[in-house]
Amino acid sequence: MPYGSIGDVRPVPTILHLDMDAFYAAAEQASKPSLRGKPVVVGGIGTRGVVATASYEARRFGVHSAMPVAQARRLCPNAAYLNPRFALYRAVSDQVMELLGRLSPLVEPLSLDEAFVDLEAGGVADDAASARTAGERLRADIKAVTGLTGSVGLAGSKMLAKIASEQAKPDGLVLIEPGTERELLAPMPVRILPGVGPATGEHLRRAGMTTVVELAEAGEDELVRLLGKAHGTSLYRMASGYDDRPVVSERDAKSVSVEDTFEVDLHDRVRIRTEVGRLADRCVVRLRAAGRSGRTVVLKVRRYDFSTLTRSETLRGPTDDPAVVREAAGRLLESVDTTGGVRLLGVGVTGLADYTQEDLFAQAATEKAASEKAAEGEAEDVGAGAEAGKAGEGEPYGGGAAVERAPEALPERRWHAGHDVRHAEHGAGWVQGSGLGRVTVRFEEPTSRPGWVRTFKVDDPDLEPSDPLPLVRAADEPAEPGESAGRGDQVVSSPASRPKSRSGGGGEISSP
DNA sequence: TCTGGGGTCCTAGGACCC
DNA sequence: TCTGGGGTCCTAGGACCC
Repeated sequence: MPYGSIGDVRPVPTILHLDMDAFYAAAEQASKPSLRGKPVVVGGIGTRGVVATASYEARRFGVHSAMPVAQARRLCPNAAYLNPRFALYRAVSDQVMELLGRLSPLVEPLSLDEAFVDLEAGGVADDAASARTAGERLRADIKAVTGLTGSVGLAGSKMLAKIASEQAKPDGLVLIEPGTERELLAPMPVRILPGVGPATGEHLRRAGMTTVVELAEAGEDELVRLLGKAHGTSLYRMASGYDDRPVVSERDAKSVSVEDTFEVDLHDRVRIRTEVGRLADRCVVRLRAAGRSGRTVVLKVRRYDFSTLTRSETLRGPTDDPAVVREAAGRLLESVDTTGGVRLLGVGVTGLADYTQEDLFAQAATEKAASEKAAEGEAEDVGAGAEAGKAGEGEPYGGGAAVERAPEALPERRWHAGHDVRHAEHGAGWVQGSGLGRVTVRFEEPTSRPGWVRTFKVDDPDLEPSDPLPLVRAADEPAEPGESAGRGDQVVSSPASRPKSRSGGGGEISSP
């Protein structure tokens, strides 16, 4: 430990926590000019979806993360509801992480939009003033490179840096001077401490503790008695302002899993079996992509009443063979009662080992089989199956190698709300909605003015899906004439000129 | 209101071994 | 034969986080 005894926090606020503001929703607003300044909700759009991120405009209506989308729609019917586009978020995240990497070799990503950075290890800060300077410059760089805002917390420990960034939101920076942390924490609700969720919060409330200072005063023994050894000791330390967890840059994944919630509960045992097989294949594709193999196969089943159970089986040795994982998952399914219906199925692999190369030919063969299976699965989903396909986005975005689909397996094209498209005549746009054989497209792009909407037949040959465009104009690209100031200002005015109206082809203009 | 998907860590009991 | 203790692995479930 670099400083004194265990339990000390660093005497200088050189641990930085970055949290991007309403990340997915902000990325969508940057990508779609007509949505800037308006409520945007990103999440599963199916009937069983939940909110991943709500823009600040939507939060004013009471919409928040993890809320069922159905409820969000009641609270904020006029918001734009979009499926997540992880390829876009990952691209932006990579840009942000690259900026963090310039500050220090010690960067610990927590998710696409959040990370800790040890500024001291990077040699860019050794006191409060230099840390603040580095934090402000980082925020400016993120804004310049991605067009998005992030909030920064600076403190002598991870916990406090994270609390600081929360207080800084949105678009701010908060630095907690070492020495002031206990005083700062004392009146805060217990829920701000990492590891205190709904259950622990309720547990503590029943024991008469609602603020951090009450936890510290209760003492370690009491908390251990209430919450168990690990949880109790860690909570006591956190509540007392002691947190010496280091920033760690690389951690190996310990498990890989995939799961699907179905729009409609599954009853048919054969169908359930088929889905488990598909999930096993998808899980193995991910496992192999990570260059790992695993020894324990886990089946997860959520029943109609939301009761959830897992069954696991440990193999004699690690595997990345789809047939082996499929069979193990199938065996595990035999021990599960599914009468009444199944709302979710999942397959995972734990006990990961580094991938061991066996027989190159066997590997190539099983890999091919797996991706063919995946392709079949995808094609079937697209069809208007009676049981309905996946909830939400389900399938991975462009990121992974798009599975080649046989031409004859190509049914009606499916247009995902919020996804980018290109039209031969009208250029770049995004799908605003589709249904009844029609698809509605708004023609605008990140660096344009808000655009207008047209509706096409879903099989219009001039329309094709496209990859997300960069959110920020490259430095050498000229600004669009007449465009005011930088990005970031929220353009709400109507465009000065409409695109030429095209008669025929169903290009009808409608209002936003 | 009706609850996603991807993870991590912890607990606890039973098996099994020494 | 009537009682042990510890360590590790496996399984299931639960809390929590983003």
